[in-house]
Amino acid sequence: MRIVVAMSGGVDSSVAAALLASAGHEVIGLSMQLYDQSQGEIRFGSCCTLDDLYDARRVARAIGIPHYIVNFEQRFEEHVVSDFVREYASGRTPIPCVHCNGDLKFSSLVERAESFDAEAVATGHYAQVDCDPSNGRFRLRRGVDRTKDQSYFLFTLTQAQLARARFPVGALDKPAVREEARRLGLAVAEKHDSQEICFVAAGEHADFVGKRASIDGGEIRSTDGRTVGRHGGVHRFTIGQRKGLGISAGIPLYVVDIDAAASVVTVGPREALERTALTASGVNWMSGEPPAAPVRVGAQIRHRHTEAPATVTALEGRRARVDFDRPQSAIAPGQAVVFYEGDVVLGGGWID
RNA sequence: UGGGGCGUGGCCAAGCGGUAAGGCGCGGGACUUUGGAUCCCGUAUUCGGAGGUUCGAAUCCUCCCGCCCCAA
Repeated sequence: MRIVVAMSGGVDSSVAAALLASAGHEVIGLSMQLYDQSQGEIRFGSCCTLDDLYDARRVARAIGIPHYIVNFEQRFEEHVVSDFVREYASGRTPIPCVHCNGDLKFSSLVERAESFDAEAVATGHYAQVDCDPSNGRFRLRRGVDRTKDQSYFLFTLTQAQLARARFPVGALDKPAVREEARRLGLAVAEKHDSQEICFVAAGEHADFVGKRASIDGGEIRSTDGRTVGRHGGVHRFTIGQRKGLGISAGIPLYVVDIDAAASVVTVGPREALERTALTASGVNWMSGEPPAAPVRVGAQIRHRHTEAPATVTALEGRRARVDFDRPQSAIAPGQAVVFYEGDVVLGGGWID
């Protein structure tokens, strides 16, 4: 089978490519160039940098597969970066990785795969896909290594995309992946795991957004309505944030609410972050259609959040309501809520 | 030179005779393909200064220094 592998230059996608190649598949490595790096002054984070592209190329050569770099600068800007800025400017907390996966890797990259006559697209995600024998539909499942599981970031995938998706490292745990990389002598075997947002340097989100959108400062109020300080723009905050408030109140204060229209940030004690329900929009049901009745699920409201028991009800217009059994802390609009039944992803959406 | 209040770590600040809370900030760590996300640890041998009372004082007394407010 001819398979296109999205190679980021990291260990996971490198091993994914190697595994497929050694399994006898005809593998083609593709790396996405996401931003113009001709001006070295622009400091980006830890993913898809020029060095990463070189790493991907070296790995491809090492395992003997062709490697191409596709220019997705414009698509990246349109689908990922602009959304990131727009979300922060409207007081929400974006999660760019989901857009990068859904709108680039499994959309644009699939188009390229077709031009290569490839039947499948593989990535280095820790997730699994299989076919539900009861109805013939494809299922997305958590990766075997629960500590590295990335199924949360893939909730937007459609049946058509799942049908072509391959996650070679999803059945392995991280140590096994590194071991495989060492065994193959890949130069990226000991490379650090990527972290933080790839296109913004650590701790510079606010500046990044501030340069692309004019956002006014405003008042910081306590939950009882008192004005307790001022802030430099709603894009500097996220629900549940404790640091950076600069307010001393005797007890730790967290951002409880963000009103972008009024430019008001409300802070309160930790307990004020608790919520038992949420609604989500742009919901994608992996099976292709929403469940007819409320479903008992494990709902995950952020990466690194332990799924919590809840009941999901599909609503009109690709929306859904989630009622948790117990209150959850810091449910942030803009983040994704993903529904699990066991290790199977039933669907997910964007928190309102 | 009438009256009143206050001076606690870089900042906000509790304590009001029993041997320095807490928060902010900062430093470090854990976690990590979202979040200036969260979490954990550390951060004043000392309370404006000098005496005194006391077994024992940041806490009581005296004086000094420095702020602030009201009234002239």
